[in-house]
Amino acid sequence: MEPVAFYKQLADDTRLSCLLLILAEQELCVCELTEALDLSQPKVSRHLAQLKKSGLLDDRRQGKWIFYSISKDLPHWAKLVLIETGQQNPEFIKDKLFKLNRMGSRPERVGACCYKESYS
Amino acid sequence: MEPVAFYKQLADDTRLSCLLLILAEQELCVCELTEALDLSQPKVSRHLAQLKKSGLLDDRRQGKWIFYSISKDLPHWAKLVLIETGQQNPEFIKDKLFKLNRMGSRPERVGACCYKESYS
DNA sequence: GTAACATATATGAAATAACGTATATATAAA
DNA sequence: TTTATATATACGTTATTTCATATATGTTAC
Repeated sequence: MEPVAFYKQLADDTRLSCLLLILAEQELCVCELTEALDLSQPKVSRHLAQLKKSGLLDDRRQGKWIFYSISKDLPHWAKLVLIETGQQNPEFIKDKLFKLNRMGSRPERVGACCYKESYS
Repeated sequence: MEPVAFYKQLADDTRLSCLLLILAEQELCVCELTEALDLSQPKVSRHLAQLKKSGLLDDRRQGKWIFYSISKDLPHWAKLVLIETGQQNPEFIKDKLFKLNRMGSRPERVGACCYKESYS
């Protein structure tokens, strides 16, 4: 992970918000981020695709939903930067977290094993 | 210091190089950075001006030279990010540091008090 | 004073990034 | 198999960033 490429990804309001929300919540789907950030679905999807392509995010499908999480391959220093940024700037995602938690009908998280079981 | 504004400043090769070199050397003047990065003087000056305006760098004049250093007002979390980036990516500035140290006739650093004295 | 050096800024062109909108794909429910 | 929901992508436009070049400012040496 080249430092400049990494910071280019953090240098956008939508992308940094997605990253810090996902960091706080372990994983989030597109519709949750769309609601929390109050942005259009294509806009959120486009930025998530970019973050995934750049190696900052992983994704997994669960039924209709795709959940994004911080990439397990992200270098330690980069993860530290994200954590430090989130901890020292709580106000940056405060209202977005509030909107997220206020949201009704969030998709249930199901572990990979259990999910397969209940739909086979 | 807004996180996104901060990361915008790190999201450019010239600027991140300047920041990490200055971090490693305490302070550097434009001609030293121009030599270390092998870039045109106006290009380096422009980026340094941007970093100063954004609050990441301080400057002080000493005779013909202007020395830039990491801003004393930079939030702690932001300074930590810079330090972590530099420590974990030594190869990013390795060759630039080499060019800098190979450089002949670097301007002498003089403390503010002594400088005034010797030219009054 | 003038010349030489270090740095800053202005300008317009070129490259890059972000956007809204429309549409495509994939899954699940009926 | 049709419908609804969630997500992804394509396209053309607009906004932002970066750049090279030329020029201006400020300092020192002569």
